[in-house]
Amino acid sequence: MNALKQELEQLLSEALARLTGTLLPTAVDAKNIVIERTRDPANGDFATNIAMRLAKGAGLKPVDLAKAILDVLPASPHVVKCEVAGAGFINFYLAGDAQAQVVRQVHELGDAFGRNGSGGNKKVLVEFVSSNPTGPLHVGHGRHGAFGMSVSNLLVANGYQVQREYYINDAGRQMDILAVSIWLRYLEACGERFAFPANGYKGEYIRDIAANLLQKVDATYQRPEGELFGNLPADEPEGGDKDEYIDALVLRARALIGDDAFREILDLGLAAILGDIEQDLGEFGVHYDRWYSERSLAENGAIDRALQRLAKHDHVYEKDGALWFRATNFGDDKDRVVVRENGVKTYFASDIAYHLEKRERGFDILLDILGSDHHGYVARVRAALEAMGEPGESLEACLVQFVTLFRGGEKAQMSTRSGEFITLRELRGEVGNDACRFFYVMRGNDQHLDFDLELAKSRTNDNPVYYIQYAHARVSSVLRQLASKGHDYDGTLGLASLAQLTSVHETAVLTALAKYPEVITLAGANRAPHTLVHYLRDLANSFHTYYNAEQFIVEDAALRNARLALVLAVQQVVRNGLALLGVSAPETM
RNA sequence: GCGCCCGUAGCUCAGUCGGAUAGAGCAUCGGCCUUCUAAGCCGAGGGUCGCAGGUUCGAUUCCUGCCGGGCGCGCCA
Repeated sequence: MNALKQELEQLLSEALARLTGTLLPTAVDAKNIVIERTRDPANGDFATNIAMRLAKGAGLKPVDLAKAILDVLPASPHVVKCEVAGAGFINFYLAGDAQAQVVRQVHELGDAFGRNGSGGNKKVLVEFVSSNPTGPLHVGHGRHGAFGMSVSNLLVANGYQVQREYYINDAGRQMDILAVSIWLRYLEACGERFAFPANGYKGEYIRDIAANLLQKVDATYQRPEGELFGNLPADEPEGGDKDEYIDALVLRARALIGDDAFREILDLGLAAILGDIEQDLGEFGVHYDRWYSERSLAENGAIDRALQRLAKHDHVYEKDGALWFRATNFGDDKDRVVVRENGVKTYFASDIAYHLEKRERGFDILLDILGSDHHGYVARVRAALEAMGEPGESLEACLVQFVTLFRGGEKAQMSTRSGEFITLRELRGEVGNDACRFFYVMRGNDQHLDFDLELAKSRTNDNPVYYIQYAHARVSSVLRQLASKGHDYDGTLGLASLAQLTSVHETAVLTALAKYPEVITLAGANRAPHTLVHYLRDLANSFHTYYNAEQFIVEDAALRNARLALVLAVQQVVRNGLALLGVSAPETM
């Protein structure tokens, strides 16, 4: 919170207290006492609409009430003028040197400027990406990674205790299909020839894993294709059902090579793909505190415990041989199966157990970053939490909309090289990590994202990443020039001379700097990194404008150092903001 | 059919608790480099905030109903 804003709210509430019992019938609720920044500097620096809010209850015209409030408003050295304007606004004009104090604050706090305790030290578990480990990450996952990481950083900056987690879907049918896909490619590498199943994983990376398997076990797991395909249902190209076919193939594979060998292949594939995902995200600056295995939930009995907890309160029932959770009692559309007729627990059962386990670890907020196509999950997981006696509000979801890649004006979802979906790695290679991280969080998460590859790559003035980074580099450049002109930056003199920063451009920069802590609070509270992106653009704009309008390195030592103190503060704030977004702040460009 | 999200300038999008003349970028047009990086700055044009009601001092913002777009509604994950 801005200190000046706080002071104004204090002054205002004192004035209102003085009127209580005379003009105002009752004491004014503190939450109605709001000071806002003005949009137009012509209306002062801050304003309040309090008179308009209270006029009706007081039986007065807003303008008259505003005047009455002004009459009893305590004086402050930081306020040079207050006036009634418009329909009854009260506008405050700040003293210049009061505004300049933000520069001192930035220099004192450095990297910590903007950090605050608004999160109240609450424990948050941010779960994001959690892509099925059946293949490399594509561009949609990249948005989740960038968004989840930036939100986590913002929460930390706002005084939350944050843990980041990747939930590994390493159990269930998809894993079996992965294993069988690898095995089939391995058989091909052994020289067998057959049609690859329609529902198998067909990516090139499966062949790479199969090649590793071959190198490791030689032909140990080779079986003739006659044994393999005899007596199976038809695959889709032959008019059959691809799901039935692949499930039968999984059973056949297990029968032929044994469960242990099948598991070995599965684990080999899982490790390879997960390793690739971890490396990819790591290079992208996306790091986790924990990689949480779905399989471990079954193995350590967490799923059974969760189901028992539901059963204990009579929130499950049997129907058609399956076990159902009575989700409709907790606001969901329909009841949900947790144990199938065949005795296998559903993915949803794991999900319940996982979220319960998060609560048991003491997290106040379970923040799930989900694809917008998963929005249906929120209600049912929340229902399950409530059924288990946990607060439903503890589960919070950010739904991230899809990414569409464009190259110029054309959609470009497919890689021209591989013919498959463009991977995150390809995208990073083409446009660079900085532009990727920036573009991914440039829009609100509930907005579809059009990602223009040409724009992200362009090194011209229409690329917003460079625009902000350039502001940072320019300050470094000014310091280099300063040295080459035989000057040193004198911080003590600069901070003592801040009162000289009175031009319109300097005032605009000061105002922008003062907003930063408010932006961090807001962006954190709303889980909205794009708010910070827009702010940094504005800050950079005010700086570039100032740069073009005035010379910083002037003869007058006091003025020179005051200006340098100001632009160094800009550099610090740009660096702080970009760090939260995971974007580098270069010294030169 | 039901549920969630979106609809704001030619395009892509901001817009906080309802507030003053609705803002950026791109694109278009016109200016600014012998002075700290022109990856920059300044200016101009461009709007029925999807439509229609309601709530009130005041609605892009809140409520209702439509229209248009995306997604989801499985004993898949």
